[in-house]
Amino acid sequence: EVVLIHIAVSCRWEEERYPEGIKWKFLEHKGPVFAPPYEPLPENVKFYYDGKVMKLSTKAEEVATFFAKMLDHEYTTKEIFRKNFFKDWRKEMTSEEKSTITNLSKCDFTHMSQYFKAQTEARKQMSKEEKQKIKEENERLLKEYGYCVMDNHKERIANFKIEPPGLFRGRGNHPKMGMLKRRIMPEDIIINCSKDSKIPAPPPGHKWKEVRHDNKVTWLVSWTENIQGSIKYIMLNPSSRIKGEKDWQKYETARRLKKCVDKIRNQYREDWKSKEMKVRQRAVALYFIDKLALRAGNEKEEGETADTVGCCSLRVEHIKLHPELDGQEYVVEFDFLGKDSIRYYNKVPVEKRVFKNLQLFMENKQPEDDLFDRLNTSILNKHLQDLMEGLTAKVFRTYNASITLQQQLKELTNPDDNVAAKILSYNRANRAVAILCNHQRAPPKTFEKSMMNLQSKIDAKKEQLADARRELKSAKADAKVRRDEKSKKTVESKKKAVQRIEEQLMKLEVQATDREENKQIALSTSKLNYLDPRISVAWCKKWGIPIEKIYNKTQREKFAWAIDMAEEDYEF
DNA sequence: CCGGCGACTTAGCAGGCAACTG
DNA sequence: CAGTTGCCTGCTAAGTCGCCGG
Repeated sequence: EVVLIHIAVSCRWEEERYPEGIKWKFLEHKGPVFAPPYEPLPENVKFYYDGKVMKLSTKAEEVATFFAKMLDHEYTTKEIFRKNFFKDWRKEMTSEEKSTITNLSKCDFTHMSQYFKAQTEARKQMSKEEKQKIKEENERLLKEYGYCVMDNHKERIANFKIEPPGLFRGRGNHPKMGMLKRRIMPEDIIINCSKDSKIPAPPPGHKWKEVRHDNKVTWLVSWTENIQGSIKYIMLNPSSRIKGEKDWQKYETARRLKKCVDKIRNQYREDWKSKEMKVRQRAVALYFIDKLALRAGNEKEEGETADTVGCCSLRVEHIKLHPELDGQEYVVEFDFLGKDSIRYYNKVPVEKRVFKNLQLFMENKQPEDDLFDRLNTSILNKHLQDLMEGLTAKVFRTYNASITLQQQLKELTNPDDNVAAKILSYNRANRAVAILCNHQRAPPKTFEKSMMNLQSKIDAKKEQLADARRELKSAKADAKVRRDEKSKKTVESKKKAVQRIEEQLMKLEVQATDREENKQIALSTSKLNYLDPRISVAWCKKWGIPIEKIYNKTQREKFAWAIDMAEEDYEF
């Protein structure tokens, strides 16, 4: 693999190289912070069953409070949520409770719910001093547990707090919503650190499940979660060397794809004609992944997760073929739920050969059948590996996102614009990528209102501008008559006032446009995960835009490597 | 080739908090 | 200086992909 070596001196991103697979030589940390223990409700907070007060055992009460805290949420009304919750709740009950509490609808959590609302309210009303005290306690925790030493560096840990118990929600229509996410104990925890480090001590009276010294992985702590049975990890912050290097590598792989993408495109176009159905399916799927930035689409276990798909797992029911639509030929209409149950809806004109292939793949199939029945992500990725070392399906998303940003920035940046307008151009370029990657968000709850506020500000500013212009005009007239220094000065200051207001108005209008266009688009995901930060750094340098306008503090920390490296002439 | 597991990246959302405004 | 707003951070779910054993 070709690694570009940056010339600057002692840059930490390329300090040391490790032998294949070795991630560190020394690792020391303090272990995780556990969720605070359950505090039983005060005596006066009651739970009612079938209209009668009932005192719950501590364990049953704790789980009941999880439900009570969610009472205002729509999902406590969902059948699956209620069913799963009730089943798991009953497991925590004493046999006596179990025989009494047989119907969730007869459970009255409203008093408990009110109590928690009052608590939240009280927390808001806390004095400055009390709030300060909590803040200091959090800082102390961060200082003690939030950092580790990996090789020669003190590094920030991403998530050093263990997830507290609660009710699982999941995204979209998740079959396990409402299940009890159990409390994680030290006995569930595997500690990973180096042999010669100070090994973290478990809480008094407890033991770790295991302490291991595996320097082929990057995690510090792991445990198995009880909803899906998957492993959760405590790992380092994105600002760390280990994450930064990996991130850099990712973009370097995408840049290698840039060099051979034309060849790959020609190849899959050829493959559309293959006599082997598997090859044709692979080629059409790759075309979608490349053109539409779809995810690979691994198979999922039915009934274990929400029904979502990616490219390889698309079903016949997810696309519609239109030989002609709105004056365009060979249009494919996509409608499916992707990652996080975010809807992907798109009407795309495709090449005739793709269209004909799709018709072929759909022949004699039911709506719920796989579109690409001869294909999966493993087959696809093996093929991609043959085309380029390190190439997988997701690299196309990175590549297309980054190249789109670079192109869009070139196209949209107007050298004569002021900083605010240039930033609007940047956001528009970023937005083009977010749309490509289908990064959506729920419109902010206060969107309409805040838009109206902004509009009235703009209107007010316009009037102010008109006034200022009138004043300037009369000052000018005045100066013509008087011809003295004082009135000349007045004209100058009025001119400046007009200019200032014009700028303010322009800024507001830019802001309004930006916000409107951003209503349902999330920019941060692409910014954080798909856009080679060196493109943005170079753009800032080229146009004299302060990097703070593009990246906030966290983002600057994550992309420190790029801010270090990239010059204004950087090309992705 | 298949299924399951492990490690890691990518994802949207809620709530808190700092900055702005009136 | 209080109230509001909008951004940021933390949280944790949900993907991708490689590997292993059968």
